[in-house]
Amino acid sequence: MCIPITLSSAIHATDLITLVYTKIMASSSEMNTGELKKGLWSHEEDQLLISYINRYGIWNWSQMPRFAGLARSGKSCRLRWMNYLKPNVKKGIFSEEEEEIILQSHSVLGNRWSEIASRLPGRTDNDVKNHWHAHLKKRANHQYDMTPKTTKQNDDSVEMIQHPANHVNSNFESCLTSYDNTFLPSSSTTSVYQEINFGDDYYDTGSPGTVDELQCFWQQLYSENMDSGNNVIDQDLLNEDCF
DNA sequence: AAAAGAGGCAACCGCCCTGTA
DNA sequence: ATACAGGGCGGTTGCCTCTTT
Repeated sequence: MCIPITLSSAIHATDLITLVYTKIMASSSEMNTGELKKGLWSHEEDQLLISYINRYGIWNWSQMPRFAGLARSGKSCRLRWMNYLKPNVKKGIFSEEEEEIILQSHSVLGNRWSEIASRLPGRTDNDVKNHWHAHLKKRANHQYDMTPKTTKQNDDSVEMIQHPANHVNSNFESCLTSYDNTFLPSSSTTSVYQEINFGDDYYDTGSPGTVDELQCFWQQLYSENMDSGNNVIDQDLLNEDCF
């Protein structure tokens, strides 16, 4: 979302909040006309989404972007959150054990990536899918029968591959305490994580139903950034005439 | 040093499923 | 029973980076 804002050198915080809020609300009509941004997410967009979910939780993906000041589709926000921004999303190199789980699971489940990913703590279906196409597909040709079992398997056959997976999962769990810090996203969003204390529950904590609540959201977001010395709101966001 | 090709990854698209009115 | 909206999933695309020539 690009919202032209002209800054004077002596703008007050309260004026800035009001200005940002006004711009956001004014831009909502633009969002409603379908002019949604696509492509890579900026640091600012990430921060807006994280801050909003941290405050209000996930209540409605299709409505959230408008309240959060994002010119993105709900699906885009959901994808970004699920695959990248959500805490405990594991980035980095796949271990041998993880690759083994993927290979074994795929030999039974086929391309059911979400099901395969559920056996790998912290990994997303998108990650698993990408890793499969990039690294494991060729290996699987040699190692396993490549006839995909795309239809639903009976519980017994699924259970057979759950044993090795669960065994490895238990090993993962023993490492999770350090994993939380070790596998933070490698991009610029890492700093955002370090600044925000997420609660255990991100869901259904309520929507900002009133203008006052939404104004409060922006005010607190502004305050957090100023307190942490981030200054994202008044510099990165507002400079270059782009919010 | 520059161009071309390959690989990896983030994100979009469209379909499907589920819940609700 | 039906229509609709929201969310989930898998396939695919396109961009960026790295490697090779």
